[in-house]
Amino acid sequence: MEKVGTLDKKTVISELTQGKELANELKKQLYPIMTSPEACGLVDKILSSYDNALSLINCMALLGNENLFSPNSLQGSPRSEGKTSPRWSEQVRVCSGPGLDGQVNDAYNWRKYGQKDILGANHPRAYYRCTHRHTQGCLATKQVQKMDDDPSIFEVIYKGNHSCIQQRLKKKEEKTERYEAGLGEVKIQEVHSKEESHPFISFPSTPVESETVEAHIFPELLNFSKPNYSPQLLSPATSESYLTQSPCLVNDFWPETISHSTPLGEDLDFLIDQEDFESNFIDISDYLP
DNA sequence: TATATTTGACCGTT
DNA sequence: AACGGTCAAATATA
Repeated sequence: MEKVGTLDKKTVISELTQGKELANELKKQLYPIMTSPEACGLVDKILSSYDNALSLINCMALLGNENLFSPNSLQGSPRSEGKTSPRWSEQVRVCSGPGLDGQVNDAYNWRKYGQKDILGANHPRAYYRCTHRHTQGCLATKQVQKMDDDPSIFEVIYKGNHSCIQQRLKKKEEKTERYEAGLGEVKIQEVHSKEESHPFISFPSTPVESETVEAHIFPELLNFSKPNYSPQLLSPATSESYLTQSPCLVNDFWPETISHSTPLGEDLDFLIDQEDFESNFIDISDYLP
């Protein structure tokens, strides 16, 4: 990776993402023995700091405020959207093992329809389509493949947006997703997300029903353009605060929840705790032009 | 019985 | 012809 003069944005994001991951791991390890609420709050604050930092970077990218980083750090150019369906990828780490028979899922129902050995790759690629393809004509698909260099990380390539209406997955009852290569049921944890046109905008694996991929990339823009937009999901403090929340909150069908991969693998969907929600925000208005 | 997965065949692109 | 993506019949599972 090139470094020209100033900070390299990719490196910064990579470091922050890794820090967030490690903090998550720490929380996972400490959770059973953490008794004081202060300790719990501390870990949560660490996590939210990483979220805030990543969100700030994303916001700067959105606003064209790239001068903090080297010009070469922004790879790829905006692709003409044309008629091609949106496509983006996510890298997720597998957290398997005893006690972690967590649910894997990105809150959508997928059906596997194929698997292929890929030339030059150590692991096969699995193909999934939305379960509701035939019933609702939903054309969303995804491909899942183990990374060559780290088999504990899967690359998930999503193609197309869901046009279906999915039933809300129920805690502990939802169907688990089985990944290939003998891993059976695993829990996944997002490591890194990217999209062709906007490689540094972190994507949620959260479902965004009937929204375009731009809503994934620019949820805040959608927010600004939708006056009646899920008011209960917004911090009462400031609308800008919303920018600091990593998971995409654009969700017309499950307005009371957001999807999230929790460290304990308990549930994928959780009710937003108003207190947590507010405490995790920072006011970034000072950083905006 | 209904739904999901497996896996070889098929097809379009390069 | 090789490759990647999809189809669909056979099989497995709930």
